[in-house]
Amino acid sequence: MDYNFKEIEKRWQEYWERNKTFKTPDDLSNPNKCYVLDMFPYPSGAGLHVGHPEGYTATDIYSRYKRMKGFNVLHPMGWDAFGLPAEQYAIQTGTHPSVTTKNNCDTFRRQIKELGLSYDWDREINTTDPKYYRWTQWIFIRLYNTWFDEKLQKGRPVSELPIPDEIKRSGDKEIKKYIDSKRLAYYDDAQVWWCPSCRIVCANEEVLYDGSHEKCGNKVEKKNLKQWMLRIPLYAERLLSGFDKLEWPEGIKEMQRNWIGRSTGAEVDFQIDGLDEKLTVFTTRPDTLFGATYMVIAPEHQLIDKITTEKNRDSVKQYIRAASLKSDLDRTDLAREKTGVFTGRFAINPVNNEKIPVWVADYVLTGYGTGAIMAVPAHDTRDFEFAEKFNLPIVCIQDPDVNDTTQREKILAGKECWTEDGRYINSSSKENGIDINGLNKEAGISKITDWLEKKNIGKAKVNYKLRDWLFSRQRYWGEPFPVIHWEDGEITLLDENELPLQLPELEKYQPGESGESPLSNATDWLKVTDSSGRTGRRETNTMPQWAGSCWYYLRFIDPKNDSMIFDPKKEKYWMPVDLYIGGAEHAVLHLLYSRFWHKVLFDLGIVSTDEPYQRLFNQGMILAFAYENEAGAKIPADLAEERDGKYYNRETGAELRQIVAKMSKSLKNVVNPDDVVLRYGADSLRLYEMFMGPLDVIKPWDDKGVKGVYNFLARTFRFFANSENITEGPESKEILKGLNQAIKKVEGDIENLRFNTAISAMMIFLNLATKQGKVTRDTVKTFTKILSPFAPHLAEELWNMQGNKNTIAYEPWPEVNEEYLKEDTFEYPVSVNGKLRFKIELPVSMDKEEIGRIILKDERAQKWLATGTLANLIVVPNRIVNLVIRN
RNA sequence: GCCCGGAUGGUGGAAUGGUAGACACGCAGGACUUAAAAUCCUGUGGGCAGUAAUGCCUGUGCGGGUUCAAGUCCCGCUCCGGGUACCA
Repeated sequence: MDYNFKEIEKRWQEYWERNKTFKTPDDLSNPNKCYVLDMFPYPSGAGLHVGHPEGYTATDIYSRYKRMKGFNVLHPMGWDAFGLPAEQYAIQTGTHPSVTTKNNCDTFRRQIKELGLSYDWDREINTTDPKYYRWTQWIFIRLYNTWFDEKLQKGRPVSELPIPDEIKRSGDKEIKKYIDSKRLAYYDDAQVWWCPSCRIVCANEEVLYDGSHEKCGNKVEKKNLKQWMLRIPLYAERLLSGFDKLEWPEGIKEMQRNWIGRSTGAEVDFQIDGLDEKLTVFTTRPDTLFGATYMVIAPEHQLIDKITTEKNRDSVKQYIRAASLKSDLDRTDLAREKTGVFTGRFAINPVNNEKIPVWVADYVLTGYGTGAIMAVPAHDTRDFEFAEKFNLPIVCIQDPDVNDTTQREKILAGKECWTEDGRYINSSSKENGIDINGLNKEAGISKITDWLEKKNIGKAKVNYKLRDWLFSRQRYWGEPFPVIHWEDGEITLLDENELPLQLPELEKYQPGESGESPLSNATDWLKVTDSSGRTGRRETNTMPQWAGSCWYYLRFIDPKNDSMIFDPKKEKYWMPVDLYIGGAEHAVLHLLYSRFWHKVLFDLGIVSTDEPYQRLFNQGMILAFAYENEAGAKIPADLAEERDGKYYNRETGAELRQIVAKMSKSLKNVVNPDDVVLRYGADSLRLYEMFMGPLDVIKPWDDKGVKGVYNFLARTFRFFANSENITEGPESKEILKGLNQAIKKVEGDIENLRFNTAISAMMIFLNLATKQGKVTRDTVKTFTKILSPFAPHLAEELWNMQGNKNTIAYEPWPEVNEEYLKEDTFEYPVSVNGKLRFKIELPVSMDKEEIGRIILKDERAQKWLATGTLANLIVVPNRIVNLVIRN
């Protein structure tokens, strides 16, 4: 009997669809729930990629396994369908993005269904559906109406925001301004990239390394536009502390921690000489104040005009101009020389009252700290580099902890930079009452910080790299903001019952005249008039693609609810997500943004958990073979041919090197899942993707490998579908042992997401069964059950052939019978000085002394004992024996 | 530069500090076949000796160390991958 996967897979896919086998019951009484989620895809025009089924198969196996374990499983799928490609296609062809999106979703849905993934399709969602984005807009309104109470570390409604008395006295306008300054969502000037030739605003990712636009090659510029921003840094501490309870890979937590970039230090005020102004800096090393020999402010610093003296005005102006033209990449390119100019002004170092020059340089960034630094060239590598270039004084104030005397001399002389620990020197001032000489770094930092606070010229301070999140895009194909800008400058948000604010139909999708979103073309839609005749204009920016994906896991809980974002009872039942699998490319942004929104919703009492994703796992990317020639140039895969294990260029005959690279159109090494399904079937594709290696590592696709798992499935079918191989009567001890070993291994491996070794365990059992020749029907049934999460089509077919009328999907998972796993004897490996020499079979119950006695008597041991004297005898029961022989 | 991973046969990979290379691909030999494909069986890290059974040596990127015992733990490197980048 042949393994006709085409027929089998079609039959069971139709069965599942017809019977709604995987519909999640709204039964909230089962205390065992399991929410298994994939990162939902952006449905691109290219269709599914072999990378998609990797994560989807993993979650599918887990979901199917949990159902068999009696869990109520929520396993949904949807589409993150807003995004640029559909909009660009619309600009080129006039096809509305919703049409393109629908087609792409249809393709993805068909492809996913052909893989036999057990999604509850009744819960399908689409971020571009007004019934969905209505609630995205609803959350935005919540963010706008929330402030962060730093004392309680908690978001609260703005209606509860205490207004300071002096603000109250200044009138309504000031009160409004004050409230706006506290909202989690606010509207303000922000820099964006602008391509003057395309007249379009670009995302960071669209700007190439040389500062040109990837679409047209022209240089992009920075432009200030009014933008919506979200104050995510207020949640930095919560986002950091939330990790404690989460089962996430340490690496991902670490990446997010780095992104948040918490650093502790102090803010210090420097009086500016000759002005009634002070310059505040942030430093992580207040202990090095005595070594601060100059200051640097960023070219965008607010006080720059005031600080710059007449004499230096021209050079400073020129420098600022030059800096503004540089792209971020130019400014942060590591190889670049440091640049800067003197402002002509001095500041007073508060510890020793020395006058130190204030410079402007673009190595100081506006967005971090206060945009100004105190420079300590002797103990900071960047300051050192700058000071050397511009001949600024370098004063060593720390005797370094080094043994190398020549290095120490250099450091003390200010010829080399020292950033590690040491004992302070030159660090006391009688008149200012501060002395840290002789202390180490830790003690120095705390002593100086205390002194600064006492003197009221500084304070301990925590800083974060994490910036406010630029939350608007100048695009058509995104969620419209529920916002109106009135003629008198007031900004109001729509009322919740006015949602959704739908995207208007447009004739053309080109951006507006002044860098505005395409929505500025929607004239009728734009204009609004209120009851008193005041006119206003709708917000023309749209939300970024992150918006829809920030909260989609919540909508899956109650996707069709039209009166609420979701039913709180259902939310309480299903949350948090128990297992979340997706690519590591979302390790930082999506997951951080999503956690931020979730925490706000939690603070407002809308969701019941503080964190959305309890257990996270990142699948490794699937790469493919590619070829390169002697010179290292990449050669398209279709030009390579294999002969005797070597690779040659079909056209030139030159030998090629096989390498592993990302799949790409230009390398012609993209593997299409449809082709694999056609040749080997969905079960083979699923199994191969899981068998390739551990789920979390990067691994290359190898067509030959698919054959291995296909062979396994075909042999499984041929063996178990053949009634001649099925016997009545009691099962053999060997089979029972092998079967129980397989159950145990597969179960443990699924829990730990180690599918490759689970599959290997099933292969071992099949090899055993084949060798034995016959097994009982119960054995077939049990094996079919453990196979079913991995190869569900084949399993349903075999299950049905055993006379079962119902799906195997809800059959209870087999229990391991430890009785069958018990062994009477153990084959001891006996090693001499750590090297295996021979094996001997002994009863498992035998004690150490007896084992030692028997082994020492063995002639094979005697042979080695003759070479020296026995120094030690290690016996680890049921593990190993080691003879230590010295000569 | 900094942070985080990784390196095991021809290939993908397996191995609670305790028999390195499970399982699979590939390859070689054999069976079936007129033949091929498919399928089945056997072998397969490298080396040396032996007709053989077998025995010995060697082997998890490199150099040290801890241990009765190290792919696994510690120290110092090399190379590869990912993240991040003048963050004061």
